[in-house]
Amino acid sequence: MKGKQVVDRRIHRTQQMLSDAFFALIVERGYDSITVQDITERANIGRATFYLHYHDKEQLLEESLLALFEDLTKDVELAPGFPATYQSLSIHVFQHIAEHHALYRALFKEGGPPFIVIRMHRWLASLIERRVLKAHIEQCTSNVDAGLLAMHCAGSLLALVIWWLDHDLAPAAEQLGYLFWQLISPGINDVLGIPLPESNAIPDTKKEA
Amino acid sequence: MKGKQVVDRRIHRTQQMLSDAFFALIVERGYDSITVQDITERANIGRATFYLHYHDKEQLLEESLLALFEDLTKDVELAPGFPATYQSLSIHVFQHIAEHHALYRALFKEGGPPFIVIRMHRWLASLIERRVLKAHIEQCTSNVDAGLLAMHCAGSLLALVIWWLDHDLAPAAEQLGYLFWQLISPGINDVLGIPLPESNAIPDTKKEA
Amino acid sequence: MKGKQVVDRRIHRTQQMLSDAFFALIVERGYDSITVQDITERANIGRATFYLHYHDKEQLLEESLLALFEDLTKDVELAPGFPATYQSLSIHVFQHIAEHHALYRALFKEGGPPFIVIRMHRWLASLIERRVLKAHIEQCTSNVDAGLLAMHCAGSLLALVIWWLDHDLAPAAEQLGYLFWQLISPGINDVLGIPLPESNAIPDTKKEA
Amino acid sequence: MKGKQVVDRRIHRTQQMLSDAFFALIVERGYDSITVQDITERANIGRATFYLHYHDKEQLLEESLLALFEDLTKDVELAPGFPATYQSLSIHVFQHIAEHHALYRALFKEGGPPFIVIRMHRWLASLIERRVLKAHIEQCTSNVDAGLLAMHCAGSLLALVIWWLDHDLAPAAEQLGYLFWQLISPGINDVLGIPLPESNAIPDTKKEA
DNA sequence: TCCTAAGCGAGACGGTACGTCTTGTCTTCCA
DNA sequence: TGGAAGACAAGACGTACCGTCTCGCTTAGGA
Repeated sequence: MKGKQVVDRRIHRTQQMLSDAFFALIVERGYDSITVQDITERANIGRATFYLHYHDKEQLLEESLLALFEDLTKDVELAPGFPATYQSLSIHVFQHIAEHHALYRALFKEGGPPFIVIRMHRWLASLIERRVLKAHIEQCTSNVDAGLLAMHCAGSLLALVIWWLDHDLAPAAEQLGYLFWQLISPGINDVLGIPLPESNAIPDTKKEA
Repeated sequence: MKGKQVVDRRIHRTQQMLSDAFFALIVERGYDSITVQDITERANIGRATFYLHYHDKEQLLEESLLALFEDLTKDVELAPGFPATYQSLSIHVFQHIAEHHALYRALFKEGGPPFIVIRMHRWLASLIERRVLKAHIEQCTSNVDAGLLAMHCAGSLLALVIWWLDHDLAPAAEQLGYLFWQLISPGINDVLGIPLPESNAIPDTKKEA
Repeated sequence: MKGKQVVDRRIHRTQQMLSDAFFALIVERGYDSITVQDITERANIGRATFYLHYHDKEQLLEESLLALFEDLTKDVELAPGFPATYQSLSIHVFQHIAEHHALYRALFKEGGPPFIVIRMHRWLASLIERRVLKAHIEQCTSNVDAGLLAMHCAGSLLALVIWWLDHDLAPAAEQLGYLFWQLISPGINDVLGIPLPESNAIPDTKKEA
Repeated sequence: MKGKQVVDRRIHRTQQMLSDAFFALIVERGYDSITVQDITERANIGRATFYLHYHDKEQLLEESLLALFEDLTKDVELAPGFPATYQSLSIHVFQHIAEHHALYRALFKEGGPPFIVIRMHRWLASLIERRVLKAHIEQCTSNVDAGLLAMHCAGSLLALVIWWLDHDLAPAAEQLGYLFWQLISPGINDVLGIPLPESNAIPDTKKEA
């Protein structure tokens, strides 16, 4: 019983070292020039051992990113208030991005992994749909596809993220969150036929967040 | 003088065959499993000849895509009316996507080229900024970054494109264009402080387009 | 400790298979039309593995020939009697050539490796100098360069070898050895000022060898 | 008629430039690293033109060497005295080598053309057989193969040449020629059963040459 | 205390694609 | 018509990674 745990700890430690080494290398040199050899050398791990845990570097990235995304998901889901507002959700996203800005910058830049943008896009869309849109849509009788609206929001949000990373995270997360709300919510409400429900909200960042 | 032209024609033919073969293969098998060998075999071209023209398959893709994008750019710039409306511009985009839907589906799917989404995003943003936003912004005294707004629009537009490709191009391009205008323009106008200039437009596709 | 040995055995086996395959191909098709691919296919070895062991086919040949030459060196050095006579040494050489006549014929023919003749020439010269000439020269006060005499002997010996291979190894090795001694020793003795020391030897192969 | 001559002259000029460029490059960089491209660039000739005249660089070498050898053949055949002595013939050879020592050094060194040594060997053997040996053999009733003796002489002569090139052409050609006679003729005469015919010749270089 | 199972390092190996190099052929034009 | 220019097919080269494999070593429980 305990032996199992020790082994698990050992395995976990190995995987952690691989993951850390990989992220460090991505920040330093970009994703696609990195080889499995590079990762294992950096992590002080035998190359064969890498293949005991992952099929290829893409899988390692995928699993490492999953953990990262789940951090954010938890943030969002544990935050008070449901449904969340565009503002509050996006601020969580911006803060998460800011925390890992070096990594995300490297991932979004040329030579990043092929699937990262679309993957993140879909994942944000699903988060927005679950935490914000579903509640709004239930309130009205629109027949617009919820997934489509979610993609629209996620597309916009991701666009802001990319722009933000390009501009040294210049406006504060809260301001950008407010802007996101300004840009997104009127259109959505229009489409859903909601008579300015959120528009009444005074553009006061604190209150919203 | 004439000899030069003949040679150029020959070169152009070779490049065209490579480009065509590449696109065909991308549609059939997805981008990343394709080797230079595959391309040249399909194009009936010697592998070494490939390297006379391109450094690697990424460069071939890049140049081929550029030509594709420029088709669209021309469509948009030759269309009557300046500044363009969100609706008319997006309809051109949707029509362009529809024309090459098999290709774009393959490019956006997992295993597509690493840079495609971001590249297209930036390129759409630049198109929107030049053809639509610039005129609006000059009319008002807002200090919001034009590039940011362009990224927002492009992000949304790309999101709709991806959703559309996933849903068999279900609503007509005109309808999606109208939806795009509905989703985007209120927020932008809000931010720019424009008092519903476009909102007055009756949601009649024909009139807009 | 033992692991190392196992690995070494594995490596040695791989190299042996490459060497064998190479010699077989040389005999069949001549040296210069053989590609690394051909060798590894014949040896059932991955092409990349070839490059783990050798830089190119020339190096493989070099190392394989070295082993061959060392067989002969051992024959000569373990034979009784020092200094050796021209006759006994050359008979060893002829016997060695006869054993591998197919290989040597292929190597000396057009399309053989560029360096083979000169390499073998120098190597024979060194063998002759060490095993035969040195002793003679020490006995007299000549100031003729030993290396020059060695080259002369080796040149003649190699000439006989080439002639012999061209004539289906017709006279027996012993007879050719006797002829070599007849042709070489009077001149050398003349030059060294040795008063017919060997000339007295009755041309009886047994006694000489 | 005259037009033909002009064209021929032009062709000859092209071939001469190729040949000269090739020899120059061989001296500079060794035979085997030279490409057809290199030769034509040095000769200011189009690469395609090379192939109008020669199939490959080996053929160019062969034809160029043939011309060189024929110079020597003429020297030997026009010299007074027949049959030639070992000494006089070898001195011609040494002088010819000395004239072109840079070229021969490059040809005999590693990376030289594969066939050069054997080719030269056979060619020298044939020269010796025709100019020296044939006459001797006719005088006696020996049944030793003339070709074998010729190979022996040529092998020795070539050996001296190689040694000489390695030693900066140190002893004069005349001395080396005398040494060659000393080394070769006693053995040959022994084998042919000739009772010291040439041995009477006073080792006086001038008289011999 | 030894045993044994599992994680791991080391590295040989087969395989695939790469981008480069050189060859020999061809076509078009120029002098 | 000989030569220059240069696109092209063909194919070997040596390199880089990949993913698999076998072999011992270590180590920490369980016998």
